[in-house]
Parts: sequence; C-alpha cells; structure tokens
Amino acid sequence: MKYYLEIIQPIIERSLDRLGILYDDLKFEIPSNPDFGDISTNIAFKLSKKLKNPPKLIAEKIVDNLEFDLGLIEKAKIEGAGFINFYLSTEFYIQALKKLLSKGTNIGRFDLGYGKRVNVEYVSVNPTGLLHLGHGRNACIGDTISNLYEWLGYDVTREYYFNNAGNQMTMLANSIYARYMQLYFEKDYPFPEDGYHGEYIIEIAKDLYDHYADKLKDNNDNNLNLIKKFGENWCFNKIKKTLERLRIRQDIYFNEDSLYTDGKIDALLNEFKSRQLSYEKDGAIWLALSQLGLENDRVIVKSSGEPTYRLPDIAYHKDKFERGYDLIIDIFGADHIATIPDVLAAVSALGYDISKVKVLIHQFVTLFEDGQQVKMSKRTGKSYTLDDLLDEVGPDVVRFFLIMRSISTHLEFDLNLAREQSEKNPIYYLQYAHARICSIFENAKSFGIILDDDYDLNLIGTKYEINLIKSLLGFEDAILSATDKSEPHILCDYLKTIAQAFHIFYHNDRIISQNLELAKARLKLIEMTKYILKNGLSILGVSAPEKM
RNA sequence: GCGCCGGUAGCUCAGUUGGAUAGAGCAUCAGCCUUCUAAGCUGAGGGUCACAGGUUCGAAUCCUGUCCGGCGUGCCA
Repeated sequence: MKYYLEIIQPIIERSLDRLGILYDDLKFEIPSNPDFGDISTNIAFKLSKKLKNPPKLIAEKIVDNLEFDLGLIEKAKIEGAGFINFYLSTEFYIQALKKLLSKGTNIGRFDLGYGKRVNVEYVSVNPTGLLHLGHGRNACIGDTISNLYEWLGYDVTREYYFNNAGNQMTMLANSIYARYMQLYFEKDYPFPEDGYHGEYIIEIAKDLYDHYADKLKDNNDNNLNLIKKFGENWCFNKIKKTLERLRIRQDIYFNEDSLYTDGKIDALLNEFKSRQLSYEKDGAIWLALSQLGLENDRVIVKSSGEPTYRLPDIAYHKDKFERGYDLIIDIFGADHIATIPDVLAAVSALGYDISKVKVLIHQFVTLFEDGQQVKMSKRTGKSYTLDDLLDEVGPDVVRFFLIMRSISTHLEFDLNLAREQSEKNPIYYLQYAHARICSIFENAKSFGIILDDDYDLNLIGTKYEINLIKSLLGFEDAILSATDKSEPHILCDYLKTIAQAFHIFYHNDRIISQNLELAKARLKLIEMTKYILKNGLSILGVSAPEKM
C-alpha cells in the first residue's frame, strides 16, 4: 500500500487543500475488482454530509483540481456513486519493482522494533503427558508470532512456562506406579481413579523398570518422588523432541516452582496484604477482585495452605514486567480464558501497565479422518498425538495447516487432506511455486544467462507481469497486518495469492527465450518473487524446497 | 443464567476501523502437456452471508433481539 500512497495521497491532499476542504479520514483501498482501477478513495462520500453536496459533485471538484505526473498515473476517474479511481501506468509498477529489488533478500524485514523487547509465552504444557494437536496449534501460533516480531526488528524472547508440582504431578507418579506394578508384579493392582490413562504411561513404566527393575516396588514417598521426577523428565524430553521436530526452540523454560524458591510468591502475598487487596475468610486468603471492577473475589491461598493457580500466574506476570519487556504476549487455548481478567486486574492494581500485555486466545482443533472425528484427549487413553501427525505428514504440512486459519475460529484438521501429497494439499501450491522458480534459474544458468546488474526492467509490461508485481507489493502489508492483528493466517493467504500470480504469469509468459534482454528482466521479476516466497514461508516455519 | 469464540457455496474457510457485481481451495462438470516442473493453467455451475428488526447515500461487516455449535464460569490447572 505504501508504494501507492506515497504517490497518490499527496495528490489528493493537494487538491483538497486547494479547494479549501477540511478532511480527517482520507483513506485508500485497492479495489477488489480491477475494473475499478488500481487504487481508490471514498473521500467524496465522507465529505458529502459535511459539505451538503452529493458525493459525485464533490468527487468532480476534487478530480478537476488534481495535478499529477502522467508518467506514473494514467488517469483518475469517477465511478459508481462517487468513488475516485486511479489507474496507474506500467511505469509506476516498474518503479515499484525497483524499490523492492533494492531490498533484495531482506524484503520483509523492518526496523520498527528499535530494540524493543518482546516476550512471547507459548506451549507451556505441564510435563504430565504428550503434546496433541491443540498444543501444536498453540506452538505454531506462538512461534509464528515470535518470527513476525523478529522480522519487524524486535528483540524476541520465546518462553515456556511450566509447573512440575502439585496434584497433577502426584497423579502422574501414581499412574506410572500403578502401571509399573501391573506390568511386573501385580496384574490387578488398582489404577487410580483420576489417573492418566494414556498409553504413554505404560511406556514410561517400562522405561522405569529398565532403569530400576524392582527397586521401586515399595509404595513409599521416596520411591514415588523418584517416579515423579522420572515421569517429568520423560514427558519433558518427549515434548521438547516434538517441538524440535516442529522447528521450535524456546529460549527460557520458566519453572513455576522458582517463584516459590525465590520468595516471589511470599513477596506478592505481602504486597497484596499491604495494599489491602487481600483478606482472610474461612481459613483461606482471598483476592479482592471485586474492588478492582470484577464480579467475584477469588481464593489465592486455600485453607489447606496451598496456593491456587491464580497466585503464581499473577506472580509470573509480575516477574515478566520486572524483567523489563516492552510487550508481553501470552498464547492461550480457549480453555484458559477464565483466568485472564483476574491476572490482568491484579497486575494492573500492582501498578503495571497492562496495555503492554497482549493475550491471544485460540480456539480448539478437531481432527477429522474419513469424515469422522478422531479423539485426542490424554485422559481417555487412546489418542492421536502431535508426534503421530508429524510421523505421517512432516513438519511443513503440520505447521501450515495449524496456522492457515484465523486463531479465533475452530480449526478442523483434515487428516486425509494433510496426507495428500498432491495438488489438493494447499502447502504444495506455495512450495511448488518456489521450486519452479529455482528450476528456472537452473535452466538460465545452463543457457549461459548471467544475472548481473545489466538488465532493463522497462521490458516488463504484460498484464501477467504487472499482476505479479501488484501481488509482490503486498508482502510488507501482509507482514505488518498479520503482526498488528496477531493473525498469522493473513500471511498464508497472502502467499497463496502471490504463488497464484506467479503460476499464471509462468503459464502465459515465457521467461527464458531467445530474447535475452527480456529473459533477464523477467528473471529479476521472479527473483523477487522467490525471495518473498522464501521469506514468507520462513516466517511460517515452513521450508522452501528448491526441487519437488 | 452469565462471559468469550463461532454460524458466509455441497465441504473447509477468507472477507468485519461500513463501500462498487460477497471470494479462495476442495468436490462436480468441460478444456490445455513436441517449448522454462501438469503438485500447473483456463472455463462452467453452485449463495435468503443463521433468523428478525434497526442505524444510512451504502450493511456479511455497526446496534438490538432470537436460534444453533464450541469453550469457560471451583478453596482444579
């Protein structure tokens, strides 16, 4: 858009100034229908009420006062009830392509972060099980958001928050112990009622036996603690391996327990108390959220003396603020939504600027196979894990599928489509465009065409070439918009349009031909296309193969 | 009950700071390989944008109400 705006906006503004018209919401858009020109403004509609004139009349006045360079703009025309549509010349697009080319392989990189620090927290699965598709969605969204901020020039910290204490870990230990007993000593040993039924527990029990044989047979605290630690490590190793396969590596693994050992929980409790934000009732400590505009007060320390999850959540966010981040992004699944207002209200009451916190909630993933829903729960036993999926379709397909829908929509994962190694699978459309371009460069080399600084872009001008340039010009907007709206799928959609523009151009205009000068100009065009595809895919964490 | 997210083509989904004839992929039907990768290209059919009101030059988009689906609403995390 900026390539258009830097040309068009001043022209309209000058005309309005000359007419003495005051305006405040001058906006432009690229019409979806190319018959309505290359760029358009609805300013005449906006001014209609204020000036008490029909839009068409205002548009006519504005157009009469336009002064522009006929080299870049062919014409300005009033269409519809008062849209002002600009039709741009080939020259405009060649100039714009030159600007893109000057950025080279850095296309899509920005300098907007000025070293500002962003913390993105994602995955954050407790080490009690394996990752399933919902976690995968969280992971891919978090990683892509992190990539986007990195490309904008921010200093990004990728963080994983976990809790390796409490009931759930005890239950993990008990579950493993029960399987261990059942497998090797006592077939009918009772399995805990709320235990983890997943098949992986059996695997852990087997590994446990390999390490300790019958040494852990006695049901005592010592042994169960050992089993707990063993189970935690086992799960964490698996989780990290799965993430690695997804090309995800996080910088900080933040253990909730450290908040206790570092005294941060106690300090927070004292702070609440001294600010009179907490009180005791029924033997528990309550946080007075109703004083902060929320509906209900909540317990932060149970009468048993144990904290509820809210307390460490608040302490954790406070800690992130104290580490000095300019932006704190949390990626949560829809099931976490309830705690967010509490945490934000509490942190805000402690004096932190919660406009620095961005909470992204993504909806769930359902897995479909042959039109049937596949269960993924770790409680019910049989489950389809993220690892299973990676085994079947590989990281590119997984990452793309989990990112290609808006985060606020329910994601239906079609296993049959993902398995499809054909044109039906949308990811191949993008990768194929990239591979095709690489192959053309190989051919150019064998034809002895050397791509140096001696080329003439003025040879470009077919409608397919222009159309491709138009899509190329949208790359930076797509990145900015995806980041701004926290919607990585915008980038997926964009890359599809650019791959399409390329495929159509490829089909209609031959690149390598007898006309060497033309070939060189076209190679420059597809070189830019290649950089954009590659950079775009790289932000999505998807590979850009040179051959397919 | 209340809160959040969603309801758009047969299916999966874009499009919501209000714009012109509501788009894509898949599926269906019909075409294009002696020339740079056919994992590609071209064309056709397919819609009461859940429903009902309202706001205005103009509504899939904003407001109100209703219906349907998911998630949440703990001294669980």
